[in-house]
Amino acid sequence: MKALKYSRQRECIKDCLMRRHDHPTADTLYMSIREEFPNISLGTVYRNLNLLVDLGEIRKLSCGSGPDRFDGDTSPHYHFVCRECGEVEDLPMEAFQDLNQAAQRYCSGRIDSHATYFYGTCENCSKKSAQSA
Amino acid sequence: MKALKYSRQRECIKDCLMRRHDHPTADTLYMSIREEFPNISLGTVYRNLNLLVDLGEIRKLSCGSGPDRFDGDTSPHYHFVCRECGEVEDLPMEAFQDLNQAAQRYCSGRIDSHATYFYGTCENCSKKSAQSA
DNA sequence: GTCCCTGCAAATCCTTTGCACTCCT
DNA sequence: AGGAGTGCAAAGGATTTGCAGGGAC
Repeated sequence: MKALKYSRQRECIKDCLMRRHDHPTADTLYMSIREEFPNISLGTVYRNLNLLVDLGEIRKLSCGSGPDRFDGDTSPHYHFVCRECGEVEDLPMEAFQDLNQAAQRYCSGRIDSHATYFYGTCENCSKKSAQSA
Repeated sequence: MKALKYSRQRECIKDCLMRRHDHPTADTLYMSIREEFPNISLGTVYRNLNLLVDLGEIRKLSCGSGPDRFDGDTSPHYHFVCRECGEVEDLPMEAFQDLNQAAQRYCSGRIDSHATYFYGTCENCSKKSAQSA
């Protein structure tokens, strides 16, 4: 494995992500980081996001359609995903601690984590479809 | 909405998927279907898979890395995803029926489904890394 | 000085789409 | 006949990668 060196860009990417409570895509984050680093490249954003995911400092959410999203909150929690607009929200709901445990026995204890996504239509989108109907 | 017409290709795609108990990607399925329809195109495979998903006859699994996978089993069940090779297996474990219910109250009953993925290293991959170590 | 990290651009991978033609009803 | 489905190839979107130069240690 290689030595990790400090980089202002990585620091900024992490800070930005921690500060937000939405679940931005790499591109959204890129836009926002360009305010501080106008020359940063999307490739650098991806590289650092993947690095931070590997270090366990952030989480990547692959919730179906659209690009992956990133989450600065690594504590166990659930997400609600809107089928229409793709937005992702945290559910303020206790995660089932038992679930990993319960699943372990079905695959010889090889599980290290799990992710649960709830799907539906968000408030905004259900308003919109009510209007157009 | 448009009228749905029969197509031999769609029939074959569905049959193929139902017959398998792995969770093939569109491309894997395409390879396998070409034995029966040598001229079928990948676009047709994608079009029909998406159609079948919309009809609720099959499920699409987006489990993180690599291309989406498809599942002919629409009953509620959990999946184990190998971080190294990306393979997906069913967990022969009862799904928590309560989970949707429990989550509903946190987003005004807008949830229509949920998906849970367990992550770890599969048997094959853990053997391999043991060998190379 | 060394090696990691960056910006840039090209490449890659997966998936969707436009079009002319074919097949189902 | 009419419209939905197909094959083909090109387009599209998201992400990764090779490379030459810049920055951390």
